[in-house]
Amino acid sequence: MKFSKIPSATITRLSLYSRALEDLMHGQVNIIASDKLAQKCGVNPAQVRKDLAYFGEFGVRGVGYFVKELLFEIKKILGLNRRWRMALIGIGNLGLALVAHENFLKQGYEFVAVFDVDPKKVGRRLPSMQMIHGMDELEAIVKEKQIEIGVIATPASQAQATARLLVAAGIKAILNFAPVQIQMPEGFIVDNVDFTVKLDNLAYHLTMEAV
Amino acid sequence: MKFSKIPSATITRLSLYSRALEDLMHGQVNIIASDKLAQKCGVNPAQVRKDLAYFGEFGVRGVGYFVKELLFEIKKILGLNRRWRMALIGIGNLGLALVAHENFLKQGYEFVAVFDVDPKKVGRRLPSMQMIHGMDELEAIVKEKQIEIGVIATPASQAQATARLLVAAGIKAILNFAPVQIQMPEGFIVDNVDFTVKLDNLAYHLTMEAV
DNA sequence: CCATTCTTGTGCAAACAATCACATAAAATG
DNA sequence: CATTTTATGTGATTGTTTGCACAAGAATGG
Ligand SMILES: NC(=O)c1ccc[n+]([C@@H]2O[C@H](COP(=O)([O-])OP(=O)(O)OC[C@H]3O[C@@H](n4cnc5c(N)ncnc54)[C@H](O)[C@@H]3O)[C@@H](O)[C@H]2O)c1
Ligand SMILES: NC(=O)c1ccc[n+]([C@@H]2O[C@H](COP(=O)([O-])OP(=O)(O)OC[C@H]3O[C@@H](n4cnc5c(N)ncnc54)[C@H](O)[C@@H]3O)[C@@H](O)[C@H]2O)c1
Repeated sequence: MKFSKIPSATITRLSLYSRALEDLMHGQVNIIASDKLAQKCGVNPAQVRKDLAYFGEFGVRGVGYFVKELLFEIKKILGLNRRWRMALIGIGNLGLALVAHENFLKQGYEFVAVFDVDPKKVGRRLPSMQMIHGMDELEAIVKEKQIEIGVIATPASQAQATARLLVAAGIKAILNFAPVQIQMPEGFIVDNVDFTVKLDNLAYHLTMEAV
Repeated sequence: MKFSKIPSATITRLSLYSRALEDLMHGQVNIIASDKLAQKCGVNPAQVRKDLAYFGEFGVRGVGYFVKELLFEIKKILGLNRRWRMALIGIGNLGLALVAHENFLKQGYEFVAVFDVDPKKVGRRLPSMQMIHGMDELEAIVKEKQIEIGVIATPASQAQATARLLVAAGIKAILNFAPVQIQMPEGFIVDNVDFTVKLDNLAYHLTMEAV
């Protein structure tokens, strides 16, 4: 491991590599060259090699990378060799889709608790039999279940307040689906999944092309 | 307008600015300085000014930017001064959340047709009364309704094949929710909304911190 | 109407990221 | 066992993005 700073884009790509390798392993492929892996992920082959080189020498010259071994290493780097416990805040349309999505669990991400403010929802159970908790239980449950990641799926207007509650409850990282930029204190991580920004990007490119 | 190349990160930020300005307009704010706008969006003030400068001089020195006017300009740049017609492919958990989401329409994005392969779904109507079409109708409906954007919410294994059908049907841009990298012919645009990559990013940072 | 204050627009340097090109090492070949 | 082939790892290079620092323009106030 080299102790230079790792480009953030590298981390994003490692995630893509891991996914591609998972796919290759399913397809009984044992060895892959940087060319092929790069093509599968839509990046430059040298990029693949350089990204990996930040963390060690995983390949064999003249041969390529052993799929299983490389996947193991990347998962270790990303911290995917363990289970991550998450809380979902706001069980509306999107929240329901998220907790129903079984791929997260396969990847090691588990929604261990679900919260909402709507009195019509609190106290009921999801189809999965999971209980919907009120926000007053947040801190206790986060502590009890050692939850580290909070997922915000509340309306945008409530997202910042929700983030504060999550921080107060002892959560370290937030994945935010609400279309607002959330301000966090030093040392906490937020990442946004932003549908509209992506659509705007498409709209811009379509508009440009037409000119 | 300067005919230098526009950084793609600039386009992403324009989307954030537009959202922040919308919010400010709601709050009856008429004028905003780059400092404040930057803070709201979590970027550097000089960045805001430079991003805008690619497209023109929208501010008044010593004063700031007129919120309404700047919002209008940014929307024009991004192509948000019109309606965009979209097709949704794959009406599962996520697809249902997407079509139910009324914010898209407010922003000018409309799902004008919904498709699936499941014979139990095709021919039925959504709660919104929208018909679920079979994939055999794709091309005809894309043409008839002049759909330009395709949204893929099928399982990952079906995403590439679906993308090909969309291209064949005459669609120009795709927003892909499936966790795979989609290969597209020259001149077509794909963008991915990638939940897992974001989670992996959080996992990595949490893992690093702990070291 | 000059001085002061404020905030934009931008040239330039620094930081960051992607790509090329080749030395290096392992395997295959004859 | 020398030679060729293959594909990694990485220094050098090129390209892109960000951020500083300040000149320039607009309003304000005495
Ligand atoms: N549904 C989509 O496809 C979609 C797409 C893009 C963005 N989003 C964003 O995701 C978020 C959720 O979307 P949705 O469609 O599920 O909305 P929704 O209205 O269906 O669900 C929101 C849920 O949050 C709960 N809630 C409200 N305030 C809360 C609070 N302070 N604390 C806890 N829970 C609270 C509500 O009771 C409700 O159950 C929104 O910010 C939306 O803009 C959704
Ligand atoms: N649900 C989530 O929160 C979530 C989160 C992250 C990623 N995703 C991704 O989004 C996609 C959809 O997820 P989901 O949870 O809605 O899955 P889902 O299984 O609930 O729905 C998929 C739908 O696609 C339809 N479909 C299958 N093959 C098709 C084809 N060839 N053409 C058209 N339709 C087809 C199915 O009939 C089904 O209705 C998946 O790729 C998933 O990995 C979902």
